[in-house]
Amino acid sequence: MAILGMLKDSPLHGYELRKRLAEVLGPMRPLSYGSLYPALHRMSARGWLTEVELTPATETSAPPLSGRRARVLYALTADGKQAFANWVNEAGPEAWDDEGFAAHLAFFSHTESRTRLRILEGRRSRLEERMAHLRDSMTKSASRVDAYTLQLQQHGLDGVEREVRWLNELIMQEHNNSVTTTTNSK
Amino acid sequence: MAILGMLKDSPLHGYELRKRLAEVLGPMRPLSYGSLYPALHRMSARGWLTEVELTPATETSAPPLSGRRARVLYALTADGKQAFANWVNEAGPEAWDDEGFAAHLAFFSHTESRTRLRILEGRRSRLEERMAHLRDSMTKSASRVDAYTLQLQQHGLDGVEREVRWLNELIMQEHNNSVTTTTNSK
DNA sequence: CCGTTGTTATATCGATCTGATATAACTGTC
DNA sequence: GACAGTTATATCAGATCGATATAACAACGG
Repeated sequence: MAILGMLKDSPLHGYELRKRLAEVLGPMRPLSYGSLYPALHRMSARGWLTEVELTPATETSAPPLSGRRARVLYALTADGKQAFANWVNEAGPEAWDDEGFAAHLAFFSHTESRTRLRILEGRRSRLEERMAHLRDSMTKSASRVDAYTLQLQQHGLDGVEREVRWLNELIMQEHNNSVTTTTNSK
Repeated sequence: MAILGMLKDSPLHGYELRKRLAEVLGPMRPLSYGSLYPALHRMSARGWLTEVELTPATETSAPPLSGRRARVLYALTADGKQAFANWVNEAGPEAWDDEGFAAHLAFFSHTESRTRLRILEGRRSRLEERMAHLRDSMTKSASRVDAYTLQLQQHGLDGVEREVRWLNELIMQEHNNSVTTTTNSK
């Protein structure tokens, strides 16, 4: 879905697409080529993308023009745009977990404010469950575990707490946005 | 390798092993059963583990005794112990990345102090590379990116910085340990 | 007593992902 | 003009995930 989002504004070829995806998805590790290219072909087969092969000869365009071989440009079809739009706004429970949340957040500007809030709050409650679970398993394993493991566990827990604080900030910002929007639209 | 480490002290069955592994590996997500059981069988085939099937009738032992079916106890062989000992102290570059580092840290008490320092410092320099790369890609993508994406990128970077600070603490602790040890052994 | 739900426990499968490797064309450097 | 580096796509074996199946027992209410 993030691939579709990247292609929304302008067609790209796989190599460039991967670089931008890695930039945008921040903490996540970039997806491998062995994953990217099959995914592109799958989505072409489903009719979400078109593939246009460009030989160096036929190229007249602007994009990076140094040291390269034949490329394949991928562009969104109408169906592809629809699939992306659905994903962006339907935002089920997959949007609460690590990958799904990062992907949704990266395309938040294409989303309505109430959807944004739903995702942020869902993510937060998911993390609160995780915190409870971590604390529980820390007390349970406390007797069995050495100082190093304890520090690893504590570091993990601190990380989750930190993300919750960050989410709280984002949620506050989002509330301010919708308030001013509502006020303005009066 | 973490599986071998969990079995070092006492034999376990798969289900219990997974729970303890999840406790000990803190931030990492627990490995799935579809991954765990094949891995156990693979290691048995390699001669690192022995499998002993226990039917409810033959059981007289201490472990959890309520509501359960036949289990398979896995125990380390001499080869398995050797494989674990090698992994623990050889600690190549796999020990600098996310999974490898967490796994090594979970069994730090089985390691010599100089190996611990090597791993901690290797991890830190790996993260410093990551930080440099993240900052670079943030400045490069700054023009193309909206406020939400920027916050995601910044949050990711903050997380890495936080882990570096944590590593610095661990490294300091480790230095203190080796100093006092050296002093005592005089 | 019986059905339902929950926990303990192992197994397997399809779809997918990773990491490595191969290929290819071009650029810049020594 | 050899060599390393970058841009670009493709493919494969091996491993992983998520879902599903199976099974035995516990605990609870009706």
